[in-house]
Amino acid sequence: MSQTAVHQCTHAALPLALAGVSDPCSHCESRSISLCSSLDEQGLAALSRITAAVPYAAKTDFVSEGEPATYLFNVTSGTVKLYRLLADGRRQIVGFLSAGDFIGIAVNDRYLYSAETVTPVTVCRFAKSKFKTVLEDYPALEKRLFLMAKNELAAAQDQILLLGRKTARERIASFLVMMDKRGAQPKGAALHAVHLPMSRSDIADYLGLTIETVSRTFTQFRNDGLIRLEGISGVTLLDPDGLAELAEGL
Amino acid sequence: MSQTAVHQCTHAALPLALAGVSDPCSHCESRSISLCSSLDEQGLAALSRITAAVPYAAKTDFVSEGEPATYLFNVTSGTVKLYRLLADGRRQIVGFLSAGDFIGIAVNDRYLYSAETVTPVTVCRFAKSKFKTVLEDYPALEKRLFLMAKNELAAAQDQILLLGRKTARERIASFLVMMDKRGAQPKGAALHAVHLPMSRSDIADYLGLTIETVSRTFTQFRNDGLIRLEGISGVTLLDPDGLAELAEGL
DNA sequence: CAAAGACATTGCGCTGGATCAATTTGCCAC
DNA sequence: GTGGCAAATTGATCCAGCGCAATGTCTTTG
Repeated sequence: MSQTAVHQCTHAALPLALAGVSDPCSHCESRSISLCSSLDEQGLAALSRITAAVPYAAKTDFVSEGEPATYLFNVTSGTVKLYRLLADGRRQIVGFLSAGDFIGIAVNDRYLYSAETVTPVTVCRFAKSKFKTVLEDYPALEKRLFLMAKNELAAAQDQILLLGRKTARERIASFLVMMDKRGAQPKGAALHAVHLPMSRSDIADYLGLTIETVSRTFTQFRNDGLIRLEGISGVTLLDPDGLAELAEGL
Repeated sequence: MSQTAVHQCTHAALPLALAGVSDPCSHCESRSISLCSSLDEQGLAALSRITAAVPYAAKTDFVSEGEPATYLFNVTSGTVKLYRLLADGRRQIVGFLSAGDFIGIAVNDRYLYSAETVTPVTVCRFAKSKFKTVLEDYPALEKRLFLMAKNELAAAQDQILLLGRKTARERIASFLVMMDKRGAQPKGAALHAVHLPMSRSDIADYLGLTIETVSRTFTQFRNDGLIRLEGISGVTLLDPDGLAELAEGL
């Protein structure tokens, strides 16, 4: 199953790889926010040489929990969800990734989670074996990976607090505030229009709730004047501060 | 408040520091399982020079979430709990630590969580500023820290799955299996006697449940013949495999 | 060894969120 | 447009785990 996924990657990669783009990295839009920001021109070129830019369609599984971590990925556009499953199919989404985020922190050389695209996505893919040789020459890269792992750990602990001790309202409020920060408008632009690329089911599986509770809580927030729902994937936070307080349990 | 805690550390450290133990590290019992295992004799000596072995009584708070991370700690004996609080006092324990575990992975140089001893504990304490200089000379140390962060991340994601999607029975089963593995007898010794140094309240706050549900589930497991309760902090797993299956949702 | 306090267990009623079941809405393909 | 499907919303009921209160057990201390 995951083999299939890997094969898909390979095929999908060919068109771009053969297109002969000499150095896709140097004009990469997510360069400044990804792990590449820790590299100088020379390092970037080294990484560029082992990189394949791969596009995936929406809803494509491309990493499977427990499989050998042969590839590492850097998301350059789109949204990805990471999830783990219980034997009977219960699903827990452990994170949503977007441009600049990294996939591939492994234990015992095996992926910790499965990954599936939410929207169409492009990733930079490295073979782990080759990546390791680049790592040796550029210790700043490893420092950067460590930093990313620490941030991921901090996010995981926020999530643990949320799942262990917050109510449904507090969870949804936390989620909206998080998504708002993520897509942050430059300054404190008073317009908190948030885009939610993922389905209600994904939100539910991320927050440890059911689809119905997510939906009901959204309408509750709407009736409370906290948000405005714009179509299916748009939300405007009418009272960001109130939501932030709710999120902290105040 | 946390300042007080830091001051307590300092005072508590004095007796040992002044005792003139020349090199406590070389005969340290947790040396082989802690981050020290990544150091040679010379590195160990360097670390030893900046180390203070500090004993804490049970129920001592010694790290506070959000405070500047001035010290790093290495647990050498006893059990520590790490936790985060919500504004109204709701508490979520994010992990239990024992000998060999490390405290101090920080983001923006601030602790991610508070730490309190469960039992009497001894830690090795380093000033972060000094630790950094040792880190520069011994890159293996940083690799080891990275490895520990990755393991912590894997544990955090197990916890996320547990809190988001497991029932009370499954959570308690997971907890018992985890504690059994942790205090693992050498071989597959059929005697699964597990010691639980923490209170029911700590277990509840770790598993996202209430004290009552923890207690009720223990008695349920006893009635189901899955465990035997020996006093207040002893449990024998009568059916470790059955519990492991329950933990996975089978 | 008795008294007191802290912690654990048990009983019982309640409720937040789950579950089951219709609608309703939005999105394409034609 | 319109027919058809997937996703979201809404309604009605249920129940796992919570909250409170009473009781029981262990530990500490004088």
